[in-house]
Amino acid sequence: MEIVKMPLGMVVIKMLKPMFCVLEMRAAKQTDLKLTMPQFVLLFTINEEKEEVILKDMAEKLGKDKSAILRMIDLLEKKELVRRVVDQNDRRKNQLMVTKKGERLIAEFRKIESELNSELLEGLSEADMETFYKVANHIQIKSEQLKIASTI
Amino acid sequence: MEIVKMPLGMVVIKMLKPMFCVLEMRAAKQTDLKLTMPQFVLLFTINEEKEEVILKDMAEKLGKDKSAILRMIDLLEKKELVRRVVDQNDRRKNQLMVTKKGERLIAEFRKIESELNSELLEGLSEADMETFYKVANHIQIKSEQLKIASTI
DNA sequence: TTTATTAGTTGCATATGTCAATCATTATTC
DNA sequence: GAATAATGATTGACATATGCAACTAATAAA
Repeated sequence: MEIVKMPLGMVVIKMLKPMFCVLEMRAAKQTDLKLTMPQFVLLFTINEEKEEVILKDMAEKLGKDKSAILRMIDLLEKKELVRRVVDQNDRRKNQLMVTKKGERLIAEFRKIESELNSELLEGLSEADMETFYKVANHIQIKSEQLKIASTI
Repeated sequence: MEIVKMPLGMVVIKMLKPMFCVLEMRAAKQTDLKLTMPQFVLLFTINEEKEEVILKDMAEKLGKDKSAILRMIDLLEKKELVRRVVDQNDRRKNQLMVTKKGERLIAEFRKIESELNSELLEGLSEADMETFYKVANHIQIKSEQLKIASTI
């Protein structure tokens, strides 16, 4: 398998590209609202947080400039997927909340994704997938450590 | 491990983000030329081809519009990493060639990447990584099949 | 030799992204 | 308690990224 000679990042990008392509096509068919990938990732990440989140948190978490996040939130708010709510304890902050509509969209997307996954993973064992997730998780954690270390 | 509940795409994105962040920081330190990720992926993909490649091929392969690729090639050409050469058999076509400078950049990047990889993969077994690559490859191939199937 | 197809290009619109400057609010310090 | 600093959000300027539609030049098909 010559694939092993390819840089890890490239391997993953090459996997992700056609996968997201199919995902986008299917999502476009079933939902009228069309989100770009960065928008969806932002929406998903806000939703995922258990604590209150503000713009600054998302900028840090996604590794982008605040203004980039701000403009995406503008778009998400225009589509009624996210709301800004002023924090009454600190009026500089806007808490970001996913609306019911946003939650429905995420649920819909998750369904499409899980259907796609079962097609994509056909032929792979449970054990293989556990290993895959383990490796992905490992790389994520290590990368974050390195990122923090080199930022200091 | 609750991570398994996350959509596969999200898991991979979450792995890729900090990894690329570190990669970019290190690459920026060692090379004066700064490429964006899409530019680098394009450069790498042109380089990877064994046969002659033209703009149209890259647009198809990367799943983007011809004009998007065209403008990136403009940028890569301006940076002297890629050259267009008119195909003498069919003068509509421009063959894309990676320059020596481009090749050096790729080699440099590969080195940085492989160093990073050995840090990131520390603690994972060979067998784990083989499984990871196998799964990634499997997903890529299946996705491409689905993509083609749904395009027809 | 018309006509159709193909590869590349251009204009336009939107999205994404960084940086620097600014505004309002809250914390700190003297 | 008033001046100053720090924080969070916003804006403007600018470059890149991306898709769509219209167009040009070259080649293939009729």
